[in-house]
Amino acid sequence: MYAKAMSVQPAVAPLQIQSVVDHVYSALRERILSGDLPRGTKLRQASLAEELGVSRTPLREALRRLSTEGLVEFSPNRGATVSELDFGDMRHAWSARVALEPGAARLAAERRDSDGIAAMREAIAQQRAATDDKDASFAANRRFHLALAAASGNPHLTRFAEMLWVPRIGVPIYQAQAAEPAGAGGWAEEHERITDAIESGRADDAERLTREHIQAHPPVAPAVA
Amino acid sequence: MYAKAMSVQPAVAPLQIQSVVDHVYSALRERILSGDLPRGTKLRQASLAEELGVSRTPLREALRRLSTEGLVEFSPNRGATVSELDFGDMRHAWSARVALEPGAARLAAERRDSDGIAAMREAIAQQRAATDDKDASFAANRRFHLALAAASGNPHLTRFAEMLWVPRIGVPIYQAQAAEPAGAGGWAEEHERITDAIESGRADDAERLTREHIQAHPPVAPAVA
DNA sequence: TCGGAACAACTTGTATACATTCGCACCAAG
DNA sequence: CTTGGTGCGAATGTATACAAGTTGTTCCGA
Repeated sequence: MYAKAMSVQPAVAPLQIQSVVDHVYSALRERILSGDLPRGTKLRQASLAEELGVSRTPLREALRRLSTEGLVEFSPNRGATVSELDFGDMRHAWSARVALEPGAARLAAERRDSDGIAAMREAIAQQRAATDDKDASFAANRRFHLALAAASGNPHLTRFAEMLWVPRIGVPIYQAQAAEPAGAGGWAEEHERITDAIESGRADDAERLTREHIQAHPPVAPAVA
Repeated sequence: MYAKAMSVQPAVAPLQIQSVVDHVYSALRERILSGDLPRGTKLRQASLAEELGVSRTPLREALRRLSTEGLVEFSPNRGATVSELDFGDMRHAWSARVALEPGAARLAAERRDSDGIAAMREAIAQQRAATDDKDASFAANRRFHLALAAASGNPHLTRFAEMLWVPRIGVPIYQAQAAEPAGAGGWAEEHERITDAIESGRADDAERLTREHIQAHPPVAPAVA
C-alpha cells in the first residue's frame, strides 16, 4: 500500500529535513505570535534551551533569524528580548500595507491566477462562516490579505506581506473588528469586490478597491498601552 | 573644545558596540554585494572563519542572518551558498518595486520631510555629476530610490526597498544604463520631477510619476546567464 | 570500459567549555 | 537619606570538541 503510493508520487518527494534550528525557530515564532511570550520578554538562553531540549548553539541561531525578521531584538551582551511593538509601529505597518497591497492587487489582476483567486475566495468563505468567532474571523481576514499578496505571484511581495501581517497588525485589527458590529460581514463584501476585480482583470479597480479597503480600516489604539 | 561639542550633542550618543557577529555579517554582506563572492559560491565555514579570524559559531549566526535576508541559502547538512539570483528573480524584484515605490512616493508627498527631500536631491546631484562613471551613476541611482523610500518615513518600506535594491536590481539596471546612452541624464530629470511632486505635496502625481519611471526601465536580461 | 559499492577525508550540525560582561546587592562615605 | 563604589552571581558571547552526514575516490566485478 505504502509502496504503491510512493511509487505514484515523485520519488524524491519533499523529504523536508528540518534541522534543530528550524524546529526551535518555529517553536519560538509560534510562542511569540500566540502571545505565549509577550512583547518585552527577556529570552534567557539557558532556560529556553533546556525547555526545548536543545543546546544554546542552535537556539542562538534561531534567535538571529527571528531578529532579522524583527520579532526579537538583540542587545549587545544583554541578550535577546521579544520586540516591543507599540502603536506607532502598528500604524507604520498599516501604512506600509496601504503602499504594498494595492500594487500587489494590480499585479494579481494582471496575472489572474486561478489558484490564487480560489485561495482568496476560500478565505472569504471562512470569514462569512465565522462572523461570531472573533479569532476565526481575524484569522480569515489575515488569510485573505496574504492570499491577495500571494496571488500577485511575486515572492517578494508575499514575503513582505507576511512580515507585516505577522504580529503587528493582528491586535489592532482584531480590536477594530470588535468595535465594528457589522465588521466581518462588510469586510467579506469588500474582499469579494476586490477578488472580482482581480478575477476579471480590472487592474485599476483592483488597486483602487484594495487601497480604499485598507484605508477605510485604520488600526485602533489599544486600550491598555 | 571637545567637551563643548559633546555637551551640545545628546549625552548618550550612539556608542554602537559591534559584536563579532555584526562584523562578520557586514564583511560577508559586503563581499557578496561587491561580487567578491559570486552567486552560487559554497560558503565553507572553516575557511571563512579562519579568513575572518573568528570561530565558526559567530560565523554561523551571521550566515543565518544573511539567509533570512535572502542573500545566502542553507541546505540541510550541506551548508550555505550564496543565493542564485536568476533573471526571473530580477524581474520579480523589479515588479515588487513597481508595487512598492509608488506607494512610498505617495506617503513621502503626504509627509514632505525636508531632510528626506534633501537626500533625494543630493542623490540627483551625484547622478548628474557622474554621467560618465557607470559605477557611480548606478550608485547614485540606487541612492535616490532608497532616499525616496526613506522619505516616506515608514521603516518597513525603507527596509523592503533596501532588500530589493541590494543585489538583485544592481546588475540589470547597470546593464540597462550601459545600453541607453542618454540614460543617466534622463533618469536624473525623471527623478527630479518625482522629487518636485513630493516636495509640493502632489501625492497623486508623485505616485504616478514613480510608477511610470520604474515601469519605463524594466530590467535587461544579462548576456551571460 | 563502465557501473557500483565501500571507504576515507572533509564538512556540517550540535553540544560543551571557557572568558567576558552585565546586573544587583551590599557597604561605606558624605 | 542619598550617592558612589565594590564584589559576587548569573547570563551572554565566543571558542573548541565531538557526532553525524556528505562528497569524492578507489577498487572490484561484470
